[in-house]
Amino acid sequence: MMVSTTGRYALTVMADLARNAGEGFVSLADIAEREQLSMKYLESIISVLNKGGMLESLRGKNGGYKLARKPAEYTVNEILLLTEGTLAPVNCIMQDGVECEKAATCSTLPLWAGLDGVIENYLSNITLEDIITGNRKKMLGDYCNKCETE
Amino acid sequence: MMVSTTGRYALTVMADLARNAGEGFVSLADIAEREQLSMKYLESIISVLNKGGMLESLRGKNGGYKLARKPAEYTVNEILLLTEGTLAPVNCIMQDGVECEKAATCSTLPLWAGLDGVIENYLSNITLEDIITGNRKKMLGDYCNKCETE
DNA sequence: GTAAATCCTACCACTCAGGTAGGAATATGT
DNA sequence: ACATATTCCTACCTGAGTGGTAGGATTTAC
Repeated sequence: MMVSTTGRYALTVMADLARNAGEGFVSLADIAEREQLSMKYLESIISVLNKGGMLESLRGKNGGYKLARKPAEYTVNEILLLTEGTLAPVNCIMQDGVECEKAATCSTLPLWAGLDGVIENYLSNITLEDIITGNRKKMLGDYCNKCETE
Repeated sequence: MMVSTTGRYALTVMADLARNAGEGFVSLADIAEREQLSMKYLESIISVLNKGGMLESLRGKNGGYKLARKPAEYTVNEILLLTEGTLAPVNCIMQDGVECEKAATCSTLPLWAGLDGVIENYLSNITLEDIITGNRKKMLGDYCNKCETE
């Protein structure tokens, strides 16, 4: 599994905040209730999103979180990258400037690099806005059997 | 990480067998030596490939393995699928006909399904032959900065 | 001043990746 | 017949990471 529960929940939280924007701050308790997820666990996830500058937060009564930008200005790629650390499909791809010692002669490396590129390209092209408006054509593309008839 | 060492080594072994085809059976000791990998560990991996019908094997002296088909007739997707079990980027995608209970209302599911489709499409289009001939244009596509000048 | 909320630190059970170890079965060449 | 080279099979082990839980300190609104 390339994207763990952490990344999936992070996206769910961001989508929930996007859907419920414009009404001041949204409490984590409300999000957990709506999405039917453990609030305690979401706490640790939203902390990462907050420290990463994706949210604004307010402590105390009537406090909570809200998006720092408009939904269309968040790509799925950056949200997942922040919470997952990396989205590389294999651990032999160059990270932080360090590459595998066999890189120069490895015949399979171009495959992994190409796969990494395909994934990043897909995730960078989809925004939070696409998620909450249910842009199936953009998300599912050729694999969507409903997109043609709609 | 979506593809573990097992899947990567499996592909490496298949590529090694493809490169050294036509000379009867190739022993695992030779493969491990050439690829600089633990023979004992490769043993468990090649066993899966063999049982999956991808190889022919011969026990005893001068025994070893060879490809059951031509390199161009193996897609990377089927090799990885066999050794990894699944290539789904998240564990909330339908597997074995069972889908997540929130599937009907989940706004992020189309994203994961789309990502899964993009990955499968890429990996199904690349064969073992592409790997051993170093078809960079096919593997790296738009992400290849050398492909244009070559 | 109290209730509601974020923030922070620590802990924990379970699974899986990435191997290692040792030997049994089988085929070849002499 | 026998030694050797090989696949095949079962069992085990260690460390890291996933997916949480627990408890309290701090801050803010009413």
